[in-house]
Amino acid sequence: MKPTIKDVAKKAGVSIATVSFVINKSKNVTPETKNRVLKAIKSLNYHPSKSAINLVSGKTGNIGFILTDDHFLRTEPFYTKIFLGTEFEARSEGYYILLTSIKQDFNEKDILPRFILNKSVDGIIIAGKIPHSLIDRISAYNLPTVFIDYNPPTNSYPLVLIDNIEGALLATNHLINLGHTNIAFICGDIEHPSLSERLKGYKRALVDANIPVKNNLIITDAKYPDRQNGFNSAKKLFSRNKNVTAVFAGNDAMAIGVLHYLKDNGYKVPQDVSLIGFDDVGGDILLRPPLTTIRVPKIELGAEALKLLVNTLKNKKSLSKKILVPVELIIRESTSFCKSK
Amino acid sequence: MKPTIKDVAKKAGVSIATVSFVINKSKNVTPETKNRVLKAIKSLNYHPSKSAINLVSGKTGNIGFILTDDHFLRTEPFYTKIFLGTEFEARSEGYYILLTSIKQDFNEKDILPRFILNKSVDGIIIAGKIPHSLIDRISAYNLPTVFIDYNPPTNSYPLVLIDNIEGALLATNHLINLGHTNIAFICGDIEHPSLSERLKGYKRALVDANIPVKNNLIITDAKYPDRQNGFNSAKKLFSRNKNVTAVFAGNDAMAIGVLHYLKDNGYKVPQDVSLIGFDDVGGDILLRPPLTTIRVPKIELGAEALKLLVNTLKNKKSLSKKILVPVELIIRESTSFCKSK
DNA sequence: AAATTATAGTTAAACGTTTAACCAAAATTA
DNA sequence: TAATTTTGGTTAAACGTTTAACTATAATTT
Repeated sequence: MKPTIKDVAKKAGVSIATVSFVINKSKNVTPETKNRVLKAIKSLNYHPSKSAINLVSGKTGNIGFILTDDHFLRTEPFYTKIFLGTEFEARSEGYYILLTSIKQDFNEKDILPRFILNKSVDGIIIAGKIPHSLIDRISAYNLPTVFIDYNPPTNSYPLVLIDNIEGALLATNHLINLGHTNIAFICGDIEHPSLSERLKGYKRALVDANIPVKNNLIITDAKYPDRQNGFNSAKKLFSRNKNVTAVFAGNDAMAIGVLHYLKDNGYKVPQDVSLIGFDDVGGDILLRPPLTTIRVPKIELGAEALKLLVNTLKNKKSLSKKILVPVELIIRESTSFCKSK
Repeated sequence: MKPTIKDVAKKAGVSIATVSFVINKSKNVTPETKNRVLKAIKSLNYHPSKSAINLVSGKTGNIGFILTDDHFLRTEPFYTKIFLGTEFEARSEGYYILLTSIKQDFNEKDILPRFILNKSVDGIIIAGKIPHSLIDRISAYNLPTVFIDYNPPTNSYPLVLIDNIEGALLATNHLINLGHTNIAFICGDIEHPSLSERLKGYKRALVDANIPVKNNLIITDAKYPDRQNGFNSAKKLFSRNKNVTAVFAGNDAMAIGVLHYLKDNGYKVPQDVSLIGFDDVGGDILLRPPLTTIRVPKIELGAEALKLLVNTLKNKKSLSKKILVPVELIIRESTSFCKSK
C-alpha cells in the first residue's frame, strides 16, 4: 500500500505534524529531526497524497488549458508548442494541466469544459482566439484566467501577447532594406488582434520609410489564416498586380500557401519575389527555399502564461499584467535584394 | 463559498449519506426524496468535490497520456488526433487526462513523468513508440497501462492497434488492381511493429497476386518516417530504378515527401507514378494531387484506448485485450491505371 | 397476528493531509 | 534567580466525501 504521512512519522519517530512541517518548510524543525524525516520519506518513497492536500487547501492543483480544435489540429505546431511550454513550466510549479479542446464555433448550446463545471481547476489558460460567448460564460465562474495570443475586447484579463507590431516592423523593414518598395501584405483572420497588429506594423514601417501604402497590395479577409487561404490570397494579389517584388504574409502557414502559388505560377523565390512569414513554425522541412520569418518564442509564451497565472493564484490579487514576448527576425533564403529596378 | 454535500442535505432535509446515495445511484431512495435532493443539487449548483471523492476512494480520477515530443509536434496531426479521441471519451467516463510529452531519446537519467512519481493517475495511455528503458521504469509502478499503435516486445499490455496488415493489403491490392506490377514500398522507422507490418502486408499482397517481391523496390531505414525521409527514400529508389510505376509509402508523411521528389523530378502523379500513403492525416490541403491513402480512425484509436483502460480499472482484472481497429481505403487522385504496358 | 424481511433512511468512521492551539524545555531578559 | 520569550515539537480539528453498521418503519410471509 502507498505509504502515508503516518508511516513516515512512525518511521522517523515524530508526529505527523512535524513531517508536514518538514515537507512544507514551515515552522522550526531541528536539522537533526529534519534529516530523520527526510530519510524516512526517501526510504519509504513517500509522496504526499494530492487529494488530501487538495481537500484541506481547497485547491485542485490543476490548471485548465483551452484551445479550439482547429488550433490544436492545424498543420503547423504553433499552439501545441505553446501548450508544451505551459506543461513544462507547470512541472516545476507542481501543477497539472488539463488540456481540452473546444469547437471553433462554440455556441450557447454547447457545454463548458468539464473542469470548469466541476471546479476541478484553480485557473485557466486560454490560447488563441475563442468565441465571445464562451468567454462570458467562463467568466461567470470567476476563475483566474490568462489569455495567450488573444486580447479579448471586453474584459481586462492578464495577457501574454506576441510583440506583433515589433515583428511586423522587423519583417517589413527587412524587405525595405533589401530594396523592395512594392511590398504586399497578405493575411486572413484579420479581425484577430494579433494579425491586425501585424498589418498595423506593416503600414507603419512603410510610412516611416516614406513608401506609400497601397490598398491593392493588401489582401486580407476573415477566413482562417491557413495555407489554402495564403494560396488564394496570392492568386488574388498576383492576378491584379504584376509588379509585386515582396510579400509579407501574416503567418508562416499563409506564407507557405503563397509559396505554393508562386511556384505553381513560375515565380522564383526569392529571385522574382521575396517572401517573409511570421511565427517560425518550421514544420515543413521540405520547404524550398527555407522561409525567412519572424520567430515567435512559442514555448516561452506558454511558460510565461503559466507563471503569470500561478502568480495570480498565489498573490490572490489579480495583477492584471500584460506580458509582451519579444520576437526575432530569422533570415533564411526566401528573401533577397530587389532586382527589378 | 462552494456548496458542499452538507448544504444540499440541509436544503433537501435529508442526511448527507442520502445525498451521496442519490448521486451514486446506490441503495434505495424514494423517488420523492430523490427528487428533493436533485432539486437541491440543481438549485445550489452543487458539484461534488473531486478531492474528497478521490481521498476516500483512493483513486485520482486522472489518466496519464504519454507521447514523445516528435510525435506531438510533427506536422501531421496524427497523435494529436488520437489524444483528442482519448480526451473526448474521457469526458463521458468522468476522467481527466494529464498529457505529458517525453523526449524521444528518453534515457536512464531522465526523470519520469511527474504524474507517475506522485501517483497522480489511475492508469496510463502510451501512444506511439517509446524507448524500452522507459517502459521498464514505468512498469515498476505497476499502473494499468494501455498502448496505442505500439506493441512493446517485452511485456503483454492491453493494446489498441491499427490493422496494418489489412491496410497494407488494401493499399497494395488497389495498386495491383490498377494494373501495376512494379510497385515499390518506402518506409522509415521500419523497426516499428506497425510499419514492419505494413511491409509484411505489402509482400503478402504481391505474393498472393503472383508478383515477385523485388528487394530493390523496397526502401526502408530506421529513421523517423517524415517527409524528409520520404523525399530521400524516393531519391534512392528512382535513381536506381526507372521503371517503377507505383509507390506505396508507409505513411502519408513519407508519401508527401515522395510526392515532392516526384514533382521536383518531372514525374507526373498519377500519370507516371501512382502513389498511395497510409494514415490519412490529410493536413495539407494544398497537396496536389490529393493523396490516395489508407484511413486510420485516429479519434477512435484514442477513444478505444480509454475505454479499454477504464474497463481494466473497473474490473480490476487486467483483461489484456488487444483491439485491432479497422482501416479503410480512401481513393483520391494520386493513383490511376498503369499505362506503361 | 406474529415473525420475518425489505425498504428508506441515519450515524459515524475513515481517507491523508494542514494548521491552529497548545505545551514543555531551553534560552533570554530583567 | 525569577519571569519571559523562543524553540521544537505534539494534539486534535477540519476539509468533503463514501460506506459499513445501524435503526425504524413498512411490507411480506407464515
